[in-house]
Amino acid sequence: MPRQKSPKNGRVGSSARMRDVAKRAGVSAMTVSRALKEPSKVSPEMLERVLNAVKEIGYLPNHLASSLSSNRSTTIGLIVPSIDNSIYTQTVKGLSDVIKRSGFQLMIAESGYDTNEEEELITAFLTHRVSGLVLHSTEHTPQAIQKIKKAEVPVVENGNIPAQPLDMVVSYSNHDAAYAMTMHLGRLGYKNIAFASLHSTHNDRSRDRLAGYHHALRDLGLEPNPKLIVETSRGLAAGAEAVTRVVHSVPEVDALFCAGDVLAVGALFECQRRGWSVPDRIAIASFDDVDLLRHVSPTVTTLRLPRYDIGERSGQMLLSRIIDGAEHLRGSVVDVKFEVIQRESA
Amino acid sequence: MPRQKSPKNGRVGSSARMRDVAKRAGVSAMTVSRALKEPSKVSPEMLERVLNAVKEIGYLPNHLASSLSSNRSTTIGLIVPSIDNSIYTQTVKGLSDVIKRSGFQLMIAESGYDTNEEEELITAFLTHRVSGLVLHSTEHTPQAIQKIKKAEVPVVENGNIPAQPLDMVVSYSNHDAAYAMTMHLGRLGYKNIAFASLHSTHNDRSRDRLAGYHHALRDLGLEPNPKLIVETSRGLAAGAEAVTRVVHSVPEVDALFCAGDVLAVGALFECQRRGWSVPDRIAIASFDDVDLLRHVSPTVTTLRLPRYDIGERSGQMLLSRIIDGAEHLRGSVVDVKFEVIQRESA
DNA sequence: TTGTAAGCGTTATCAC
DNA sequence: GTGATAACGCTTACAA
Repeated sequence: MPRQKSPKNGRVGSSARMRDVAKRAGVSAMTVSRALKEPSKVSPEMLERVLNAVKEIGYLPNHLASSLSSNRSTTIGLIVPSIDNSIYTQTVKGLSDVIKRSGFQLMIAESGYDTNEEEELITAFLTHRVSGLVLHSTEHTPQAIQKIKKAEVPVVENGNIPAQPLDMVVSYSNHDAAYAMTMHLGRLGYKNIAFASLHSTHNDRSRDRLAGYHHALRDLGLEPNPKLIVETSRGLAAGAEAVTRVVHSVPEVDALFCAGDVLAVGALFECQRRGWSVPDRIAIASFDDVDLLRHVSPTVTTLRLPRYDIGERSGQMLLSRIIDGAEHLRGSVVDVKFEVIQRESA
Repeated sequence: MPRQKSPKNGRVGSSARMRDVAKRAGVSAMTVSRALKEPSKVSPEMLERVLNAVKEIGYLPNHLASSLSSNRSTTIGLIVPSIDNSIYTQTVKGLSDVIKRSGFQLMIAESGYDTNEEEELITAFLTHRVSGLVLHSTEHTPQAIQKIKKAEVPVVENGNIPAQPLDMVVSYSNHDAAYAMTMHLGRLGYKNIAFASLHSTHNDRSRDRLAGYHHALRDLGLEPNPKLIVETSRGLAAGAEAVTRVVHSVPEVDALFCAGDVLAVGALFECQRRGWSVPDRIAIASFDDVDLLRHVSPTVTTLRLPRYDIGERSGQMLLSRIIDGAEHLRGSVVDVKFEVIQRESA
């Protein structure tokens, strides 16, 4: 006779089970289950008896058992490259707001911009039987792709518009955004437009931004100059350094497009230290509409990307697939809009 | 005869089970379980056969079933007041880094600074049978406290040092931090020290900061002046507004301690717009060492709080309790150190 | 509308 | 060292 002999002893947390509620209410466990999940399928007096028993006992349903039995879970896995990057938090919040309304829980992990790490996390999430995945990255190991296909879990990618989507996509196009800003600078008359990006992230998002920049230069009839492209690390200091380096190698530079993080603010501060007028000596443009850019002087021209909306929309599409079985959404790509916000710096 | 008649049909994701692996390897399911969880308890040749079968089939263990059966889970629930607040992301990362090493997953939710919302989230996490909880808030509804006690789940609170801890605590003291900074300003000779805080968060953290400020004024022999206390909303604009308001009501103000978010930077910008010299006309101090404060001019004096360490330490203590059953940690309070970082603004 | 029994995929227990 | 079996707490399927 395996397991505990005495069913009341040794139970962790002394948590009551459905059958305890059932006994207390003088009904079957099945009626308790129905009362809690489909109250309409139970007579009013039954419902009340059950709910009273639940309260008296302090019963908390066991989601593990419920998910196992029903073969459906209420958790969604989210993998971001970095947890402590303000860029992602808006998207996380959008996603969180949507799924919590449907009683879903978010599992979050960070991949550190590493596809192998991402694969491990995907595997871990699948063993937890998440009912959906949200991936910021659009590059994955073959094994990761295979596992996702096999698990038949709906997925949303939302950091870029990939050439070969895994499933659903909700994102802006990094290429198009960088293209738009570069064109903006070109139309303003800038001729030597530098481009700063983060060397820490050699992924398709960075590459697409660079491609968009080059594409715009071509359309503007400007000659690309490798010396105008600088790769830096993250943060304000890196932005300052980008200015220093590009001005050193190409003194005639007249605009700097910072395609990452808070680089633009760092660049602006450096110009201020040098006593340079922005945009007269050099124009500055940024890639994300963080609050700070509106409050520095001069205010900084940037791209507004609907990061919250991306999270919200991702959640909605995922839930439609999971709850409503909206198979028509399979493979759909939502290319969200973005705006160039012109301010004083360019 | 309930359930599916044909066990192979209708299975979501066509996911293989342990018994499929067992059949393939020509062993029992129990041996597969042992091979995966306690490889040392299985003969080498068995182990290899099992691992091969796992690979061939592409088997992914089912954590729901495992947790249900073993009555232990590998998820930890984290509740922060706000997901899109950079203050918390460092702590989240510290926690995430630690628990991922032990194969635990993080469930994250946001309470919106609302204890009732927090109670709902705690309940949800408990139904998911998380094996530990990390709460930023130190104020909870009586029901939330009762549920946690009943569930016997280890908890770490880490936003403040509460008078009555729920269980473990890893935090700095908001009172002591605000006291230290106010004393710092007082020792520098400032006599009319204003205090700005966020009106959106009427919680013990805000109250303790204010108490620390008052305590320091008393020790400095300075007369408290209600007009020197301003409550504002969040963000740079709010910081600017704080300056405007306090200067209007108390023109002789000579220092402003911004005890929240990026208020100090907003305040600094406002001073710059007014052409005021900081700290000569007015000194400015902040509450958190965000990167920006080191890069503005003048650089801003602030408090360095070990936010990453708090997350890391919280995770370690939680895991010790969960994995090693370290009961001696129950109720332990870790009052982490902080520093006043003196810079140019005060 | 309510109840009964089997089963979800794993692990604890005991027997070999 | 390995296997058979019951059990984890719940829901599906069907019967009453």
